[in-house]
Amino acid sequence: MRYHRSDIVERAIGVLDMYGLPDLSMRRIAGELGLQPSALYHHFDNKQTLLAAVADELLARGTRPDRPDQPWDERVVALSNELRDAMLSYRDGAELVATVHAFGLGAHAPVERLTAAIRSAGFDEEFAGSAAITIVYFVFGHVSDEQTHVQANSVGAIDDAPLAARGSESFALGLALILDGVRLRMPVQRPTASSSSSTMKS
Amino acid sequence: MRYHRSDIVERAIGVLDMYGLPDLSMRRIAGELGLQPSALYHHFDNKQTLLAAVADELLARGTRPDRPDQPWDERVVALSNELRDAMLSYRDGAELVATVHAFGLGAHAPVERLTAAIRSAGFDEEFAGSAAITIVYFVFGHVSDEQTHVQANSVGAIDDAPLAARGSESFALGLALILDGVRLRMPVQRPTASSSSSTMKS
DNA sequence: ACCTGAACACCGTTCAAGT
DNA sequence: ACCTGAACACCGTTCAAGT
Repeated sequence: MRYHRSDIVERAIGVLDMYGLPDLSMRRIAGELGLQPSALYHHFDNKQTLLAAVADELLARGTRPDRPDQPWDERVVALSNELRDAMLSYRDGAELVATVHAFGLGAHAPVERLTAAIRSAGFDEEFAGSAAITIVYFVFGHVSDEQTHVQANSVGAIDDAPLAARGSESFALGLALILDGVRLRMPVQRPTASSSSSTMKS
Repeated sequence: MRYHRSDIVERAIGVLDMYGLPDLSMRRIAGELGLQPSALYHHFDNKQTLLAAVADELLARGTRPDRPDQPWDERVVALSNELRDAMLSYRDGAELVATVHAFGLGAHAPVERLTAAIRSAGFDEEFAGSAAITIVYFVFGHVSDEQTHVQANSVGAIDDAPLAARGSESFALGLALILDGVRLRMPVQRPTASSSSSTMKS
């Protein structure tokens, strides 16, 4: 049987969801496909590249098209919730995506889309990038904790881990804090033909 | 030669700083001490426990006593900068601390101290905890990226990694965004004998 | 182009046994 | 209490060779 990159990525996602990130090894993936481990190196340079492809596929599956018609802040909230849901959909999804993002080989879409949404409020590229990455760090950290403490508690490990990290209320609050900071720095809105100042919220 | 936990932790920090987190193995640490790997298990239950001790020592080294006299927001900024500096002081320090914090066996001090600082502004425990953890996730993510992209660029890897993540300006900005969100939610300040309303900033 | 088989240089952890 | 020696069950990666 001959496989393509996409087959391997798909199988890898299966292994991830079944056995978790620590068991997502090249040998395991190869085994599940009935291949020798070395066969994977015909499709991917190394494990990091494979993981990057897995993370990107995972994000693609949980991601709907952009909505540039929405107000910028609603877009940011929607993108953040979508990112959270995408990562929560697969075991250890957050840790995988965060790791891949950290070594810079993939998982770039979230920062890019958030940056675009923030830019649409009139911010410059640099500010929008910094704000976007602030949000993404928060989301990665929060969702990782949500996910690992589900496991930790069910395995019967420590119970009083990071106190405040559970629940989507805490997620919404953290996101709101950052968003308020962004709002405070909104550039002055020059009215255009299609916008009237009477529709502006405080 | 007989060793204590503290000797092993110290050597582990040496290995971390010299060779990085991926090379911080039980066998490597044991080797540097002239021990068999199995000897380490007399001092620590497993690798995670050892790493937790290493992270806590690393944080302790870069941490000065609290300053409860300062205004709460200055305390938060000081604690955040101190945390960043502590992690930047050792190779892969941020990734180590973030990992340890993620599996819940150590690195609790930052969240606790930030929570206390925010509580001192009059917030309840729950809000303070959520805000503190939002800050900590941001700091971990930002500093990890700062640290790995120094390496990544020097090894000659990808150059256009997370765009906005470099420099301490971006760090200060992200932190300021979150802090503004917190400020907006300040509970009404009941004047006390030692505070006059005329000293309040907008 | 895609894969096998064997090897290299590693891991964390356990456990009986030594002092 | 602290450590050795040997073993178990794994890793990622390389490379010559096969079809």
